[in-house]
Amino acid sequence: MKMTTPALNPASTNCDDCPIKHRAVCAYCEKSEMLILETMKSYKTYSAGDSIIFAGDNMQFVGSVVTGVARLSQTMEDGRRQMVGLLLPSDFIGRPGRSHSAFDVEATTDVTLCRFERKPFEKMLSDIPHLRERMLEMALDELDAAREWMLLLGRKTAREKIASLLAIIARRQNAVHTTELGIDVSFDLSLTREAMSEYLGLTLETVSRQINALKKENVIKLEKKRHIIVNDFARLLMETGDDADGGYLS
Amino acid sequence: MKMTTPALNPASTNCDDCPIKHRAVCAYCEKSEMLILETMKSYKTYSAGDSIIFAGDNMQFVGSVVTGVARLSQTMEDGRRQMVGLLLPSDFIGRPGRSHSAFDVEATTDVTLCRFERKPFEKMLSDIPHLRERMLEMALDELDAAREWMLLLGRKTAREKIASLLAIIARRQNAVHTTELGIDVSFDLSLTREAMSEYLGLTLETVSRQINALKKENVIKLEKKRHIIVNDFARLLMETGDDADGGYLS
DNA sequence: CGAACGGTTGATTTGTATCAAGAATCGTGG
DNA sequence: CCACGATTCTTGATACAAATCAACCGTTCG
Repeated sequence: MKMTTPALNPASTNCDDCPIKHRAVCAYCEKSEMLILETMKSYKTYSAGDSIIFAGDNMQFVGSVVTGVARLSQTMEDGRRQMVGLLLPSDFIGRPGRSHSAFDVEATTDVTLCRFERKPFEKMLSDIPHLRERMLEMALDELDAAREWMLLLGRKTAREKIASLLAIIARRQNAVHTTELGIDVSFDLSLTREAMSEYLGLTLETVSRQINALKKENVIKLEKKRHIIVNDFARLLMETGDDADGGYLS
Repeated sequence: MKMTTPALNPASTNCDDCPIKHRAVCAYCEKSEMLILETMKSYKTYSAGDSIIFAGDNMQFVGSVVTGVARLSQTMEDGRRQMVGLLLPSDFIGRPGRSHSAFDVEATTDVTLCRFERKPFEKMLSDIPHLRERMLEMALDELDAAREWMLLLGRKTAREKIASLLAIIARRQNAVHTTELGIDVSFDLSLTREAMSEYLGLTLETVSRQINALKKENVIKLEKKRHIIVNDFARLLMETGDDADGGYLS
């Protein structure tokens, strides 16, 4: 079971063909509403490593991740960094009602955004109930995810943190919750060891050691450092420290 | 500068007199909308230590904290616990659109809630735009707060965590951001050492040691263990590890 | 080719957890 | 009002997981 992120055809700017139309902020919009959004949107791509927004910046736009992976992070004066969100396709960037960003946003892989000017988008948000409805739902989902991450950061061991990260990426990239146990799962880890350490509140050395420990214990295999093959998904879930199956399998 | 949480007069069920009317989920509602909500609400009080909701429970109601302090937390199978939210007056409890709670909610002090049956409330949410608007705003604010907490949990030292908690409670209970430097600030810490440790991702022993270290260094004074007097607020802010003034003073 | 980057591995240090004992405080009932 | 048992808090000794410091390897790319 392997899935690659489909490349966005730059010629196609038709929302009907959009790979994230069922999950993005516009998911509940009707045809007529989509037509309005369609006139306002514009695509922009960023190369891996590019900064999309700096903390404190004035934010002129908001938008959705269409393809690629971005990250939301926070930096302390002395350089300590904590990633506070991993932005995958359909995730929303920017905060309506606020002109400056509280966080840095960077492209982890090449990223394509579907962008809207912030002011007009805020107007749409009050004009189109379906948009606000989906926006609220997404915000509440992200809040739940952030709170789960707080448990990870505050209470889990390094081993549990790594296993949790791998399980979450596997799930989000592969829709693992629909697969049976025993099927082998593989995915591209689009994060460097350093990026993982920033997400997990660890050092990159600890990340490296734990990943190699999981490899030695035959829970996972590595291919070219960034591609993970999970030999034993049930075991990986055990290693997360979450109860039983973490709710993903049942 | 000292402030006590005003006690809710149980006889007063009039929204006009509500101490949280300017910040709660109903804050943007007009008179006519308030009248509808008024017919649906009911107050309920919980004693300190009571459980308000268990994780996994079916949630029949949602509501706002009117007085007191509650906490939102998550527990692992082996008993490790992480608080993921501190609920102060005006904060919202429950998630519209979801029937079961992902977290435990407990009363830390005596708590009064203004409750609504979940189903009718969800109907109101779609009927009253002002309600949905405020709800979205509150969710986004909480998301920002959760992400700041992730930085604390993932990257801050024990000392910085304690200083950050004290600064945040001082700010939320006393509106410290409007006071001048040098004025002494005092407040009741409505959390036990154990509750603090659950919030900060530490053990209670470490919390105790750090608080007493701050006392020995004359940053704070203690009165009866739970009442904090801040001798040097600027110093406390320095100890949080946040840049300069954390944006609270300027 | 050599520099830059990402990753691994080892030796050592250190901050916090853990284990343990006792002191202070609170609540309750006699 | 005092005595008690139960919490809550403090303090000390020790253990340990992860950070830090350091060296080195493999790729990639100009």
